[in-house]
Amino acid sequence: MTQSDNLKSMGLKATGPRIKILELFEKAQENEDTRHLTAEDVYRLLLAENMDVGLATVYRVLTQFEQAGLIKRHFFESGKAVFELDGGHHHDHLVCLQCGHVEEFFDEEIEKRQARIAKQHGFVVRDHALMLYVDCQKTDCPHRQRS
Amino acid sequence: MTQSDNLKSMGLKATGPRIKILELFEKAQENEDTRHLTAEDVYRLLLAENMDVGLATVYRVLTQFEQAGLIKRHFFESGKAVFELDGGHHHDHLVCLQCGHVEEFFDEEIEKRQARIAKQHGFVVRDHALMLYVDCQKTDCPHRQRS
DNA sequence: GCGCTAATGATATAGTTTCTCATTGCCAAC
DNA sequence: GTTGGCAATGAGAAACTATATCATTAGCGC
Ligand SMILES: [Mn+2]
Ligand SMILES: [Mn+2]
Ligand SMILES: [Zn+2]
Ligand SMILES: [Zn+2]
Repeated sequence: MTQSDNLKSMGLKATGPRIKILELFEKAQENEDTRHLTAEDVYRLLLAENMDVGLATVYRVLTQFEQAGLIKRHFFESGKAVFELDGGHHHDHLVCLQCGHVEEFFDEEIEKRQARIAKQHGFVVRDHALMLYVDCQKTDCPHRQRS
Repeated sequence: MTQSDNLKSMGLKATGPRIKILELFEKAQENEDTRHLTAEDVYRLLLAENMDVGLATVYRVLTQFEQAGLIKRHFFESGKAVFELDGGHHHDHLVCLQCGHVEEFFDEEIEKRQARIAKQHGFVVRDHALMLYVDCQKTDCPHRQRS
């Protein structure tokens, strides 16, 4: 199953930009620190590999991938959307307000309670966003605590 | 305790725009359907009352009020920030993806679990955002379910 | 009231994302 | 393998939210 077939099975033409962007997310997924990419990140990574891709195409492809269920889009407080490969395992995020560092977590009980709350209000949850904003201690974070 | 004194006690000059915007939020708070306002909403409400206020001032005042703890800023998926009076009672939000209708909720257990999760990751929660996105059944919502 | 300084309105600018449109290129049919 | 149709693309303009600049105005302590 090549990347090209992957795209076609989702009803998307296997074009150069799409294949490259999908590969890029597959690679990014391997490292926890690079799983979450902005459109600008993707654009720069493409340019770095001498791909002549327009920024508009990056945005278009990201939206298509999102609609196809290939990636997820998150709105942290940074002002720009971040994307990550949708591995099928839902999770929420811890985000450092200073350096943008992201960690992931999942809590079954919180998920259950969310569904119950929506039900109590007469709704069904279509989507939800839970972000915990923290100050991290990464060595390159300007707000790292002294040890 | 007048609105003017209220502002001065927070170290803010009691200027026309600030008094008017604070009054506006106090009034909006009374109705659950108008508690959450965008900067544009505030701007239009001011113009409707023949106040000659600049949009830049609206943004400046909203940021100052947020820093003073008078109002809270939320980032729903609409693309624009929404503000509400900070009544001191923390709560999270149910948001209709179609019409923007907002309802509020609070769950002590979820709050506790958030703190525990952050602690497990070595952080302290500075802030958090929990939004449940739903399709509401308001009569004026284009996605209302038929009955 | 005076004067100092912060605050304001108008406008320009920034930053992210979407739209427009002429051109390119994927791919199904031959 | 060629071709033709139509979707996809790149470049740039535009939309949209929010912030920065700057000359003018207006609180407020005296
Ligand atoms: Mn993630
Ligand atoms: Mn609220
Ligand atoms: Zn950090
Ligand atoms: Zn609705």
